[in-house]
Amino acid sequence: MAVTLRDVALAAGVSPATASRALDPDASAAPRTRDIVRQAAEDLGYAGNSAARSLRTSRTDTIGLLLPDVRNAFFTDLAYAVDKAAAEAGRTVMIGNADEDCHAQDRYLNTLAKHQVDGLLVVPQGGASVTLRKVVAANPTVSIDRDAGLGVPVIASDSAGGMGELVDHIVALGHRRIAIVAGPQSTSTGRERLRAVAVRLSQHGIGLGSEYLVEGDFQLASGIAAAQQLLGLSTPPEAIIAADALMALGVLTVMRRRGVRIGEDVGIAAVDDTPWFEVLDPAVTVVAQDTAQLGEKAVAALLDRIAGEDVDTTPIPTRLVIRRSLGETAPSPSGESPLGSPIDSAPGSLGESPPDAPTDQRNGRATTQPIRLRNPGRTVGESTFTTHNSEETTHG
Amino acid sequence: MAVTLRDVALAAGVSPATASRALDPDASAAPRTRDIVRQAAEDLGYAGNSAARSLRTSRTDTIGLLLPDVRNAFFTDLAYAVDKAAAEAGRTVMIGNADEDCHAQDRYLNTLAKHQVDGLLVVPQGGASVTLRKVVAANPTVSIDRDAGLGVPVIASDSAGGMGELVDHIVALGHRRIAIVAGPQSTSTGRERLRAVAVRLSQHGIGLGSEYLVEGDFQLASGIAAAQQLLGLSTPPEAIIAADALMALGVLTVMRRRGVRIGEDVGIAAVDDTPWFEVLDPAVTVVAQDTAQLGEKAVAALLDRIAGEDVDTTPIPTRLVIRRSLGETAPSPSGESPLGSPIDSAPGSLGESPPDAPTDQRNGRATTQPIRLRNPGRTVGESTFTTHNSEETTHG
DNA sequence: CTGAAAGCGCTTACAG
DNA sequence: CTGAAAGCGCTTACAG
Repeated sequence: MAVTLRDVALAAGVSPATASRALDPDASAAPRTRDIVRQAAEDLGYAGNSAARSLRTSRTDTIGLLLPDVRNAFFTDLAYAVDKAAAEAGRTVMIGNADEDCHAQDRYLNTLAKHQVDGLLVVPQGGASVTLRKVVAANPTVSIDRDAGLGVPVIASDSAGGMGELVDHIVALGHRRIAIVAGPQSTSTGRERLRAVAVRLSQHGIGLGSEYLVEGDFQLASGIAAAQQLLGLSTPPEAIIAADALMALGVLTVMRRRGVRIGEDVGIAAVDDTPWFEVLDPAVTVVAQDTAQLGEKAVAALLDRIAGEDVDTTPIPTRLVIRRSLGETAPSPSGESPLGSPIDSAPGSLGESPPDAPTDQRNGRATTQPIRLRNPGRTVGESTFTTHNSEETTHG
Repeated sequence: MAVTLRDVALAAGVSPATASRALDPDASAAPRTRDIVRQAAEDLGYAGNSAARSLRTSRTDTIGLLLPDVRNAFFTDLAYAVDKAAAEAGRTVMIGNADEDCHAQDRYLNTLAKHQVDGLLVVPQGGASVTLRKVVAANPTVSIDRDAGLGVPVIASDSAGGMGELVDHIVALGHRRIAIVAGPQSTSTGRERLRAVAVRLSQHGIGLGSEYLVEGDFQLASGIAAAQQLLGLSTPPEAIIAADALMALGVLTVMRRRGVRIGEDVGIAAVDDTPWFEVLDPAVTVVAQDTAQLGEKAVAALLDRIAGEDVDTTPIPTRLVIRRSLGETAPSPSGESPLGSPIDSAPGSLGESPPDAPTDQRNGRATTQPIRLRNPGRTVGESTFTTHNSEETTHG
């Protein structure tokens, strides 16, 4: 059916062994032979058979990426970054969706194992299941975002630092009754973010009452349920921190339906940024994770791991993007952030082109230059990665 | 290294052939033998080697899904649906991201070809490239959403119908100066949606001036550029239709920055729904596609195609979700849609549980019952699939 | 630089 | 019901 190496060899008048070498840039072959074989391969439309190849070499040049929820933009951004970094390293990524379900996770893990991926990138959910442990033991693995106690390197953001900054900011704004819609305590990020908030709060002499702590599951519905609970309290919080964007969306949904004025009646802040947060009125203050760097570092770490080298697991700094959802004062309705200079005048990757730079539409591929952000929010923190929004603008 | 069938056979005291049969539910083996072999496989942690298996059988039980942009929620929802349907059919999905780049698309197509996927699901971009044609010729393929003239079945929404309904609605609202941020005219959806709008407009005796037509590329930046252009016109449009959610987001971003009041100064509507549209104030009126059905049908079609059967390519109805971004009047700020009955009282899948149904958080998996939607917007059209929002709520 | 040969792990007619 | 054998397509020591 499909064209085999044998066919190519026959057409080129050489042995399959020579054809194989001629097609392998790292093998030795006479330049002349190389040309002939390549031509034959081209002519016949030879694609190769990766099953045969990997059966022989026990390598697949494929890495598996196990995600808890493909519909969560944070993971999608991560997948994007991983895919990009992997492609640059000549690896293909197989994305698996656990659908926030341990069963589905195990199922996918098994497929990946069968497929002999060279390595595994996992954002584990729940504890370390038996299947997870088994597969991890058999494959070079790096964990991203979450630490499930697998004994593998973990590439993650410095959640604690980010949450600390956020709490400082909220307290500085004068809020005292602060609630958190936490992530599932079965995840390290869920635990870590909650812990960091509680600790920093107590450093400010503020307690975290049990009625102000609701555990969600990082998905939309749990944010809705949590907001209903918090907003129904006889003394509702002044500010709500949501441990991810989806739960924040749930909270926002309830606020809107109940006519609660965001930033006035109750403030809200979230972990993870999305372009949507900037379009809301008021725009939502967030602790942004650097998904691009997370993805790059994870791939690099896995490659190191496969090569048997040490990996760098320094946490990646987050970035506090201050907008107006916590009642931050603003000089003008459509104006700039009152707290910092607009990005137009900031050093760095933006502000090169005029705000009205048109989109070049040939071939459906935009080559738009970066556009100045009039209301980007102020940035606090060490990192200098571009905002989600400017990134979208730049890469779009 | 890894456990092979041979190891299992040895441990079970049978031949590899028998071991293979014992592990295959469809092969014949003595019940006793079956048990022993299964036990041995279990004990040794036998996973199988899919490379060897597919080399032998020339099947991989894998299907490839080629997406133009993993960061576009529409495609992500589609991927989710495809993955789910494929899993139910015992297939694993390899997701490839073309990153809106024909080069990346070709690269991925080649990997998929090498990996001997059983079939291909593609959302093509640009024209039918040589590589695309080649790979499509060599593999059972079904196109989703877009028709690139590949001569393969296309599973898509009835865009034209949806756009027609939307235009009727906009015109009924009294708008006459109507602009469109169209998708790239290199895609069938881009062309189709534009054409449907123009045609229906002209049926209402309304022309589509060239200054009111901007071509985007389905990505965020092009929506920003388009809005800058449209809003800078001496006579700006009364209503803007964006051909997808990302471009709508771009338009909304510019509106917000310029202080343009949505639905009052200028109305906006989009194709594709996302939970974010409902949280915006005013919530955005959309033509929603049924990604769940799109995914299911596509997988079914591919399976049929692989089996050599005929496939059903009836377009899937879209659904007009009327909210308030076009200046639809509303009786109360947080209230129900004025145009129809609230979903609470509508027949169908919603309204079973009390609005405050709590989230069950054991194991990080929410089991929340559907929550009544107070502001779901009225639904027009034939289809009865659940809204994006209620879906999230239900599945969350 | 090139060819003949072995073998990766599996499945499946072919006998029995 | 079971085993011995062949072979899927490729790569790579081993000779030459």
